Amino acid sequence: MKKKTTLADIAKKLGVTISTVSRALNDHPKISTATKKAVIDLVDKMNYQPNNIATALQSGKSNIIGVIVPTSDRQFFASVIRGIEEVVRKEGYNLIICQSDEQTVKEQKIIDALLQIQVDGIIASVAKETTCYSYFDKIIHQNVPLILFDRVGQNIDTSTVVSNDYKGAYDAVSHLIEQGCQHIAHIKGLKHIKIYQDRLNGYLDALKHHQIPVDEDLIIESDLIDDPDIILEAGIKMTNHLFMTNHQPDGIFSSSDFAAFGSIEALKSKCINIPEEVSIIGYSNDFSSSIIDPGLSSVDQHTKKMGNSAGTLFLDQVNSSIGEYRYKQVVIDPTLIIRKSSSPNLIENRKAISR
Amino acid sequence: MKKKTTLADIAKKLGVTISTVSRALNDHPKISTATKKAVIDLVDKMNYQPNNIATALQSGKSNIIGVIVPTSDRQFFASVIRGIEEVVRKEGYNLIICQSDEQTVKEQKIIDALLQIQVDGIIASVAKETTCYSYFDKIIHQNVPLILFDRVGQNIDTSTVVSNDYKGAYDAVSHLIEQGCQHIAHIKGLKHIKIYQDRLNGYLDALKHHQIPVDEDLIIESDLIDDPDIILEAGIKMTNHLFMTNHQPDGIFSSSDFAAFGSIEALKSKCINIPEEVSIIGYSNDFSSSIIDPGLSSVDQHTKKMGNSAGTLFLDQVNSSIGEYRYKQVVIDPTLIIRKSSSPNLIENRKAISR
DNA sequence: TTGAAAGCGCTAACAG
DNA sequence: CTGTTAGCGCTTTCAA
Repeated sequence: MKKKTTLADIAKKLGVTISTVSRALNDHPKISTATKKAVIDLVDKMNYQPNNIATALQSGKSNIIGVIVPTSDRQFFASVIRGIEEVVRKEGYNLIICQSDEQTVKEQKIIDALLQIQVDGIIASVAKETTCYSYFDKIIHQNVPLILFDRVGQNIDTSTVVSNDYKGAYDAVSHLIEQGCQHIAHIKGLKHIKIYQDRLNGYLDALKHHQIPVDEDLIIESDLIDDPDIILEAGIKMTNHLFMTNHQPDGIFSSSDFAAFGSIEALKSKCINIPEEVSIIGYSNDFSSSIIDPGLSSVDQHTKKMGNSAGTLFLDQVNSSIGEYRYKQVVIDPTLIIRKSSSPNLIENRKAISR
Repeated sequence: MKKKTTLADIAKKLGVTISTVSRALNDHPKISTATKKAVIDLVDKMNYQPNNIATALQSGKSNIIGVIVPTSDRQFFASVIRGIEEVVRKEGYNLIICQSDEQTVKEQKIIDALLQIQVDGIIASVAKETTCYSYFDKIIHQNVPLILFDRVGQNIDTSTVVSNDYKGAYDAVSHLIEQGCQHIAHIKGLKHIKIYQDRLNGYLDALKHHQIPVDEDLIIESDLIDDPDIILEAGIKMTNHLFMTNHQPDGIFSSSDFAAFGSIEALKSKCINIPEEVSIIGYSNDFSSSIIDPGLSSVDQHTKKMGNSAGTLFLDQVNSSIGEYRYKQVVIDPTLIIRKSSSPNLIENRKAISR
């Protein structure tokens, strides 16, 4: 059980003061190369590890960024996190990953905890439950940089990274129309969440611009935020429901890949051909989209790039002199990945996926 | 730009000393309820946030656990991480997630960084490149609890959580044999990694116990640690290769779900029926296993439970008085999830999956 | 080129 | 019940 060596230990052994050792290690110009060398040698020998906590206390910087996600085990968030890490680690930051489980209460607890830890910044995607953002304002008021991504709050004044959900939906639906679909259903998410609202608008506008009337019966709302298995089940149910009426759709644009998987399963068991009779497009380009048969067309959101941007925004903000910084809004254009589920003539080509 | 309020600020305002305030906040028994109340009130009013770093420096505890994974955006690791978090957050610990990208050099840098941050413990799964574990010994020597999971080192004396890979493989192959397979191929991983070695042994023993001769030509090694897309491609190639020889298998046991997806794709394009002509079983029970057609039988490793165990082991160790603690080895039995790819008579039942 | 000393924000032993 | 004091490990003026 050996205690950790501190600057004091090695100072004593060397017969100099702590400050000298500290300076030697920080490569201070006015320290003789002789003592520098002596210090470095001893540091190795005694297996000295600088105590970051002491430095953090002293400098007020922890070099830690808090990341809050609804859940870390979804491909989407996992990939964004990876993107953040890629850019911030280079500047010496570490990430603390926290999960809100979509609950406002947990989210608030996490924020308090992170502020207490003295994180240098917070990058977050808000929980589906959350409708009031005063807790996020709290972060800003404490002068801690806050970057929001994907699910951003309505009226928070801070930097954000979002995907262009309107465009993603618009492109997807336009593609369906070009394939000849005239009755396109839409599985939409909770309306108070902006990304789902944007996708709905993209859907509506695409119809409008192609002079296709909107049929309210073809728009179904669902809580798309849940375990993949559960959303898939819901997708099956909704699809069955759609095909029980007499306005049967010939295309489905789903705001969730998992719901779309359910649609495919439901149609297959009804022996309805995809895409000949019904075309389907999902959202997020989950790995399974390329696995399922037929391959599911989907909107790729470039998640890692979102993470990169969020990280970069954070670095911009901390590295800019105070008062100088202006919040930035980054919008990333998604890409429609076309697979068999929406394109009868496509020779299935897995290499089309760039992930 | 308001500075953070400290104990000193609120002490001054109240005309008492810092210690009084500190004690009031920690609910010290010998502080008058009057002053306690006064303190609490002011704390709210001044928006005081205790500075954990100062406490950490003072107590020597950071309440941070470092987690090292090869990559955080794989379902397997994401799920383990979630499992760890579930148990440790209750005791006030935060996780710092770091990715080695399978590289020994990065792994070592991360370890140094974590030790410097003064983490209270490290939970890790080692990079595929790593063959020498002296860096992990370094952690132990610094008296920092180290828990290894899944990919554990060969000769490190510490607590570990692993899946019973031998049993997983044995059960899978036995199942194939029971289904009538006589020529079972195996796609195995890098041999220096224990989990793959164990799965190979399980495969071999299952054959032996059923008096089936081993055919070396049916065993193919592949680097199963890579991007899912790449492994899938490799799976296609290996399968095509297998079916070019004159010992064609009637069953495939793959150490990776992704390679198995490739096998399915390859066989489908050859119009070979699964499972009638060839049965297939994968490993890890990835979400896509239930999506692909036919559903892929796979070995579920109970990843979240692995994370729970790792977290619990850590807590056990830090909470036990020093010198008292004995390392523990936890082995989690995996479960074979049977789907259509190995079972002609199965009515596909997605609800069989427990995840 | 180095030393002495103050202080980052907090806790805790000791004293009243 | 509350104040005084020392100290966690390090950085950084100010002196020498």
